[in-house]
Amino acid sequence: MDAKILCLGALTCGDASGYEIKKMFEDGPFAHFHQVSFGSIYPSLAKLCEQGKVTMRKEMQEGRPDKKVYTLTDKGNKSLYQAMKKTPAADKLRSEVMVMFFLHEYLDQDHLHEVLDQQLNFYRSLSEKLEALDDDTVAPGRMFVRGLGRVLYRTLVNYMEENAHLLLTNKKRLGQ
Amino acid sequence: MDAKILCLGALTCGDASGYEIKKMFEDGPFAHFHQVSFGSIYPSLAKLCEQGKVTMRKEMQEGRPDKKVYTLTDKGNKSLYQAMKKTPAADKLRSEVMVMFFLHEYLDQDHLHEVLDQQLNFYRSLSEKLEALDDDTVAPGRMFVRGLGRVLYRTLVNYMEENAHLLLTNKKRLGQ
DNA sequence: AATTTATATATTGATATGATATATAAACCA
DNA sequence: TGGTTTATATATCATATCAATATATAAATT
Repeated sequence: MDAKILCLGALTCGDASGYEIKKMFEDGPFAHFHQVSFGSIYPSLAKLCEQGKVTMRKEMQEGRPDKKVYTLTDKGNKSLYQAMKKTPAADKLRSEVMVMFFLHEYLDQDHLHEVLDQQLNFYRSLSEKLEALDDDTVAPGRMFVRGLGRVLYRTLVNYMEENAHLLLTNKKRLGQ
Repeated sequence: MDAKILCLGALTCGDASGYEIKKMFEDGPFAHFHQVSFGSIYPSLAKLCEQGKVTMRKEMQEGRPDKKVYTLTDKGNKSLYQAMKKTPAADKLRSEVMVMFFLHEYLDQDHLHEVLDQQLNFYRSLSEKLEALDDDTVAPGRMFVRGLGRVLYRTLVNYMEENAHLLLTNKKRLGQ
């Protein structure tokens, strides 16, 4: 699943610029389970335009560069249907934090403490953010993914609170 | 955290060849939270050798190519300590399956069913595999990561069993 | 007054991946 | 018996991706 398909997928949520697509993968509906960088998005949108899978219109703005707003076409829609017929690739996680926990003997206690603390706070804030979202008028697919995020981050927070002691030799309590 | 650090980290588990390091990230102790490809491993090991952070010895084998077994040196060890002082990058997940669930209106029911089924079976088998591991004589860092994997996959299985209906319009039961 | 954050597009260098090539043995299946 | 797949093992390459940077401006914060 290359960046072009991800862009088409993002555009099913409505017209958007490259910048806005990036945000969808950072804060928005696609956050936490996939990401794309500008270096992939902008060339993808140009290619999709060429292929007639999206159309582009310029929106003038004062001060800022013109916004290029992209819209999914019928052809793009069909292309997305085709892409969804494939077998998805296996999930790929790259967690440096977990590598660090695994190798925790190589970290000094202060730094380990810091890393644990930051990670726990990160999970907590995401958990709260997801918990706070309004679930009315959310399509079932989005609800499914959102619900999964919720239980996952809740589980992560609980596990870390209960098991951080496994990594710590001095039993200082984790901050909150 | 580049591939060189990952190789050094893997070698803390004992001497290994490039092939064996790959396996550690597929089936072994690093599985599920990070991965590296051969295209990263082999050049990394060559570079680490050059830098004196690992040493290499050839083990002759009948039929197969000679095995190049790498060993962590003091310098490599120190380099790993240094690398662990950094702030870890944020976790990066790339889940095509979740993108598909999010866009489930773009999948036909049969295929969606298939994808759900496969994913659930995948989580179940990983869950069972992790559950079956022997926890005696496992270092605490590894135990922490392993335990996390266990609760995560268990949560994933439960959530999917209970919420798959959100994605399905016809209420066929998921196979087992 | 100075810095940071946000909006917006685009490119580039470094890195990483996925696929493939090469070589052989063992295991499996028909 | 023959054919395929799986496992062992190293290595490379085209493509894909990322992180960082450049450019430009306004609003918000300190």
